[in-house]
Parts: sequence; structure tokens; C-alpha cells
Amino acid sequence: MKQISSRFSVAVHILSIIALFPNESTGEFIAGSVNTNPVIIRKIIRLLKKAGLIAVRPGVGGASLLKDTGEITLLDIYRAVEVADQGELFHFHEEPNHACLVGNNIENALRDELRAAQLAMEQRLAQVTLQQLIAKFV
Amino acid sequence: MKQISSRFSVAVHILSIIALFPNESTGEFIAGSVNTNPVIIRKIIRLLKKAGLIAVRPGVGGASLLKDTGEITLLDIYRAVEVADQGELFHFHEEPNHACLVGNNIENALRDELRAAQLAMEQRLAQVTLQQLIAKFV
DNA sequence: CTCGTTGTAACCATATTAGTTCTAACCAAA
DNA sequence: TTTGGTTAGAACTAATATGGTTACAACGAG
Repeated sequence: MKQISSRFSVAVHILSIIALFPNESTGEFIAGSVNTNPVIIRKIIRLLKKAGLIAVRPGVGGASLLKDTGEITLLDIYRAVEVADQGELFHFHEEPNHACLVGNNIENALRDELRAAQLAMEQRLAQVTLQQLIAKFV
Repeated sequence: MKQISSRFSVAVHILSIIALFPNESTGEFIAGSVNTNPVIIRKIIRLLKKAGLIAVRPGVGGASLLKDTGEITLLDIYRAVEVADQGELFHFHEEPNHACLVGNNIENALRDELRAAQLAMEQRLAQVTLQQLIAKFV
């Protein structure tokens, strides 16, 4: 990958709108703010529903948060949009040659460090709530 | 992206081999340990050269480190293989609508947090040297 | 000169991403 | 009960990244 999908930043955008404008937050309105297609918004909203973060009103329109903004962290959103395959950020090359000293041991040696690095990032995301983020500009 | 390219883990693998077997480390030999095509190895080796981490002997074969293993960190290798576009791990959706309160402010609000999360990960990678990694299995 | 090696261009299959069009299902209000 | 705005989602597309492959030129020690 070159970059973590913008699904993540769009999801944060969507949740911010739902938090601030629960009544007006139709797919069309959100798409206008994000500046993309309503179907893109719906796809991400499906993931947010699946993660139990929001409830959507079919037919009538609009959505609402299922948790307080102070209870939703950036990590919750990051996980909801499934930007990292199997939750693993780093892709380790498959099947190194076990007949070689390095090939036989590099995976175990490196795996722990990659996990630690990923964890450091995720813990930083977990420190920020949607409430704190919104407070920056309301 | 779904995952950070295996170029990173392969690069660590390559450097470990060069550190341990400087004489035998031909593209063919490394490819055998990584279990891939020699051209893949050469492409990554080109990046490692570009980053000033190694020197390669054209024609004769083999490579050597330009720094002590204790002076090469996982972050150096991560940066060398250019797995994150422009060094930015997170991709923010372009051109949100500035006529909307959220669209106008979400980028500034979120950008700092994403950078902080990325930095947390990179700092963790910077704590591990190639020497420490190799020491785990020699 | 020769042989093994490095360097690199060109090409390929697959997957992801972001986006589009289209249609069905939903539900409140007229 | 029909209408209109909405949600739900299938199907498709273009662009790009990835990992791999083949082929060939350039290099350099023996």
C-alpha cells in the first residue's frame, strides 16, 4: 500500500456530521460536505453500522450515534472501516526459506517489532475521542 | 491500502543477510532465502543503495553495509523502501466542502492527530536497530 | 573472452481504491 | 394509496499498486 485508505478520514468526517447535524445528515448532505458520491458515503456508513457506532433510518433518512462522542475514539473508527487487512498493518513476505539462518528466524524476530510499532500507532489513535476532535472547531 | 508492502520486511531480510553473509550475498542467494525472484531483490536493493545503506559490487557480486548494524534502525529501512506515499501514511480525502462547518475544519483538526499516530509508529521503529534484530537469532 | 553477476526495461495478473449507474426497498406525508 | 425523498446494494469502470516474470545490456574478475 501506498497509503491508508481515505475511508478512514471520510468516516471521521461522516461521524462528525452526524454528531453535529443529526437531523440533516442524509447521504446526499454528507456527500456534499465530503465532496464525493452518496454511494461512497453509504458504503462507509454500512461499515459504521456493522461496528455498532451508528443507527440509520431507512426510508425517512438521517442517522444517529449509538455512543456518546466521548466514547468513540479514532481507533474505533479506524477499526470500523477495515483499512488494515486482518487488522495487521504490516505485510510480511510469505514462506521464507527455512534452510537459511536468516530465512528461518527473521519472521519471529521482526514480527514482534512490527506489532509493537502498529500498537504504538493504534494507542495514539485511541487517545483521541470524537468529542475532542469536534471541540477543535465548534 | 490494505497493508504496508512486504518490500519493508523483505528489505530487512536482505540487510540481515548482507550483515551476516557479506561474501555470499548475491541476488540469487538472497532470493533463495526470501523465496522470491532475483529481480524483486534487485529492485529493493536499488532503493537501499539510493538510501545510502549499502554498496553493491556490479559484475563481481555481493554487497556490504555502509553503516554499522547498530546504526541502522527499522525506521531507516522503512523510509528507504518508500512504502508510504510522500512519507504520509494516512490518505486524507481531497477537497472537502468548505461551505460546511465540518468540511471546512475537519482536515486541520484530524491532520494533527493522524500525524501524531504515524509519528508514534515511526518512533517505535526507530528504537530497533538491525543489530538488535539480528542478535535475536544468531 | 567468458561466465556469473548486477542493472533495468517491458510486460503481466491480481487486488484495491474511488467512483458511477441503476434498481429495489423503505417510510412518512399528502 | 400514491408520491417523493431516502436508504440499500448490485454491477460495473478507470486508475493505480503490487508481486512476479522474461529478456537483455553492462560490468568485471579470472
